Amino acid sequence: MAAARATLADVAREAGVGLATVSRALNGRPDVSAETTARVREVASALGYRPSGTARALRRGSFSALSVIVPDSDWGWWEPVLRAAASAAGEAGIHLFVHPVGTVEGGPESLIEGLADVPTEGVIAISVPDQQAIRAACDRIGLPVVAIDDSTHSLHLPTVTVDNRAGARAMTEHLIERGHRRIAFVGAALEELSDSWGEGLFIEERLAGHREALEAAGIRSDDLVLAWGGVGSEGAEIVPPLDDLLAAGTVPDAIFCVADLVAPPVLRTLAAHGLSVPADVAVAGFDDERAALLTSPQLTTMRQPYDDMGRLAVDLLRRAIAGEDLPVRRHTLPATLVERKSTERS
Amino acid sequence: MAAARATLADVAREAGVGLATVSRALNGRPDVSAETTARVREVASALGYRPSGTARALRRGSFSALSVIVPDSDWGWWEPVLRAAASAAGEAGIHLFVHPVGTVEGGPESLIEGLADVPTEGVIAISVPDQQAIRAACDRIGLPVVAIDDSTHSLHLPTVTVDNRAGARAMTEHLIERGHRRIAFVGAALEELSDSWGEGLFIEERLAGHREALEAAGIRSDDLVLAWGGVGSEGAEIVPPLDDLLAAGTVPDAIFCVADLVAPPVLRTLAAHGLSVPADVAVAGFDDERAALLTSPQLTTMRQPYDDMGRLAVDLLRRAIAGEDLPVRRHTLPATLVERKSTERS
DNA sequence: CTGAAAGCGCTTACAG
DNA sequence: CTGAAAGCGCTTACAG
Repeated sequence: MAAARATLADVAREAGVGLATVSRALNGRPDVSAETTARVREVASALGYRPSGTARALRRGSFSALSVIVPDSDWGWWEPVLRAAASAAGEAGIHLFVHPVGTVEGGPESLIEGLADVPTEGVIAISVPDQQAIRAACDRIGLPVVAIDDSTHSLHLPTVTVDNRAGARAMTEHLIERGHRRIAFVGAALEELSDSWGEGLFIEERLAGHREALEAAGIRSDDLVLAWGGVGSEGAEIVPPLDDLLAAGTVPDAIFCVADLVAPPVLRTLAAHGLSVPADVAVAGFDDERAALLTSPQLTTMRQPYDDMGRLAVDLLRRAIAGEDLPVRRHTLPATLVERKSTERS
Repeated sequence: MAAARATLADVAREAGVGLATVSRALNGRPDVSAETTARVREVASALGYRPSGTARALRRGSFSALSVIVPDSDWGWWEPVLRAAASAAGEAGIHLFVHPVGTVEGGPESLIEGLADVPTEGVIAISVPDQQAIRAACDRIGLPVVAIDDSTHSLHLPTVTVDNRAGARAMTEHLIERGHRRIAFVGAALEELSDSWGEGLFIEERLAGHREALEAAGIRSDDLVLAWGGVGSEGAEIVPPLDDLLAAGTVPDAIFCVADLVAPPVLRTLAAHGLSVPADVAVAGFDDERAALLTSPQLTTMRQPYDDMGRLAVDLLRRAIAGEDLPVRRHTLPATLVERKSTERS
């Protein structure tokens, strides 16, 4: 089996021609005799020659790529972000490496250190908890980096984030406008958070926005903020605190799920109590990720501006690569309300 | 703004030392005086110097990468496959490019041609319809390629596929064992298929497996095969043909959805007729993708062996890169039954 | 039509 | 501790 990969030189020697001729023949240049081209091609294929993309890239100087570090969660909102980043990069002729955090032991830091030998020019870290570690690792190997993240409190990277507080406020205002007063909020148990939810900043922000809206409307319903650590566990059947609430005879007018993926267990819990959505209870979410489309009924939610987020991250990175010094701050993008059946008036 | 990126030579000139010294200093080698190291680093950062990953990769010869072409659909089963491929590649020290088809105009062919300048050694095409075009493009630039796909009839690439027929047969057998006789099959309208479902081979195969099981059990229920072209449209509210069937007073014992993502509209349709799952009707799917976890109730389904598929694709590709000639054939991997609430006996 | 040479940006023996 | 040189695998003016 191919001891060392055949190179241009091997082909040239074997074919009895010069390096340049081989290169030309293989690239289908017109200025090579048909005969020579044929012979070179034959030898090349006999030797199993494959051009080195690395050498080509260096020589032509036309190649550039960015690295995207994606979280380990099997599914989620990072996917449309990745796609948006790929589009934005693609338009600029930039390629994208994808590095799931879990594929390298030692976590994001060793992953990044491993990037020293990779022809990449920058890093987009999606939802990686420890920004400080990322920053340190990237500085060590001299790679610019931006984050797309809304769970980290302490910023060490330029960070692209959806405006969670304003978005949540807008959603609760929307529910209030529709006549709902007793609005429950599900999913605020920061203490029990699974790792993949990081420091949970977005949870605090969304809850804060929710409370702002209630307060502005003169509504008090702190008793309806349900802490639930199960958030994020795709497999969860129901939401125990909501189950308890309903069992105690309290039925809210509406339920605001801190994230779309909380809606399925919420809906199951409601169904178990014979409540139907939206007739008996309105339900809303946040993110507009796939979960919002798969539930029955489909979910009214605040949509994260995935395209803009991916695009902005790529832009920032390109500027950093061009030599600009990016300030460590949050770049906040607005969420938009998407209305679906789950809050429809009956 | 950084006219041309600074190179090692620039730093060396500016710092008044040799190339080698700069390289050593920047890489933190111990055999450079602290003073020199400091000065070099200062100059480097003043110049905004960033090492060229490409040059490094070429020089060290340690870098290798594969390209994964992913379909344009926003969500779906390709995601766990990508992740599995990344893991398998990662373990072998191979990096992964991800190229969403849609990011390049001209489709997969021009995408692949563009890979000539990219330091990649092979291509994994996930769910790309036209294998012949892929093959031609890859041959042109001398890149080995394998496919992960179960919708294409005419093979031109080594292809990794789940065993759709056996899997579907197993599912229907399972439903029969549970006492169901009138089993509907939803989603077989090949004519109306959206592009993203390619030639729909898997639909035929799954239907065939379903029929085999029925036949073996002596059950006739061709009237319950519901053609529905809406398959794949995430937004679909309900399934009209099922709606018609139920409206006509026919209630099947069980419904086998050709793919998990058909289940949400099926469940909505059932709910609209006041039927509950699994009490009145059992529902099952195929794929075990995210949709299976988000429905209420969660879905019994045949799980595609995502990990094995990703791993096998990477293996095959590595063998091709090593010079082996891969036969153009289907590598079929078994699906496994995953039981959840949607088929539970009440 | 063809070849020898320079060079893409690095790293690493090899000599000081 | 430091530098000049070779070389990673290609492509492309530059001369024949």
